[in-house]
Amino acid sequence: MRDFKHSLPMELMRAREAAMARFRPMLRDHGLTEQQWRVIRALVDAGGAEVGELARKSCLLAPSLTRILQHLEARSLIKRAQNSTDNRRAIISLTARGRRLFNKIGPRLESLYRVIEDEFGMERLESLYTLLAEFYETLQANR
Amino acid sequence: MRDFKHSLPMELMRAREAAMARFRPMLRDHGLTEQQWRVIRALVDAGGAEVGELARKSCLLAPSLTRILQHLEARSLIKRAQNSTDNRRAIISLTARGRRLFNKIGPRLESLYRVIEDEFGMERLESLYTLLAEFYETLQANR
DNA sequence: TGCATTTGTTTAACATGATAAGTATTATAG
DNA sequence: CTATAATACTTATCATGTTAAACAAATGCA
Repeated sequence: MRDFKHSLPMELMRAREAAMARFRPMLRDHGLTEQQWRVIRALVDAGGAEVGELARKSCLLAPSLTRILQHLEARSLIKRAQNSTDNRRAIISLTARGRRLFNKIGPRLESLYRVIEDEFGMERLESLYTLLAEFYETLQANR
Repeated sequence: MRDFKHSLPMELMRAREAAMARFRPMLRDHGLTEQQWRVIRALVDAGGAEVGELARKSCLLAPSLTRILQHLEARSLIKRAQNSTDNRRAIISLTARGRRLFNKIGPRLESLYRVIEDEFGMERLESLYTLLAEFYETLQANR
């Protein structure tokens, strides 16, 4: 049988964890989990989105996102608006406070990211991105 | 700012999730989570290990592993033995039942894995492994 | 129009992730 | 020896992951 260490999901997880270990402390200093940050970042990117759309953009399952939105709303970082044509859909967007938090944290995380780029090298990083995207597409295509 | 979609931790997670989606249903059919499977697999690989060693091999945090071992022990898939020279250390190993379960599931997961190899191609898969290992080493080295 | 079906989101239940704190045992300095 | 620190694990707490089920609003169709 294939060596236990040679397990792709494990290797993907280890690589991800090594990267997140660089980012998590700063997020934690601001009282955010990495998932909460993904939601905030997706909202900046989209500028207001429905819950389902937000779930796809931030790679979160709907039940997780529901809880996260409750937390973020309790902290006044996001707000909800109703879609007048479809009362099932809520439109989520950042509050001014949410945007301020993003503007404070975003640049710091970017600089941590650039450190990784320097350490690993842009070329190899781009190769990794490409392979990961291809891998994802391949597995999605054949479902 | 860098495009939101171009986030390495996200891409690593998406790739991993695409792969796990192939494996999880079968594990679930046997009442195992992916983490429980990782523990079983690490135990087959090591043939008995201390909790800390097991945590490293299966990429689990100690508190998670503690709970997982409680579950696996309740199902009689693992057993504990005492290290006579150090009573803090418990030696974990599979029961006969645990080994039978592994022998039943392991080959099926292997064949699912070979499907992925065929779809994505061995060469690209090896490139991906190499890049992931290098990425991990780079980030660990500069902590 | 009336009703089964589909869609968007939330709840529920159980398992794990992440951090901090606790417990017992062993190692170590004085 | 003995108080202290270090080690190996476990508990505790809160947040998320995963699946199934509930729920309300919208849609499709007889």
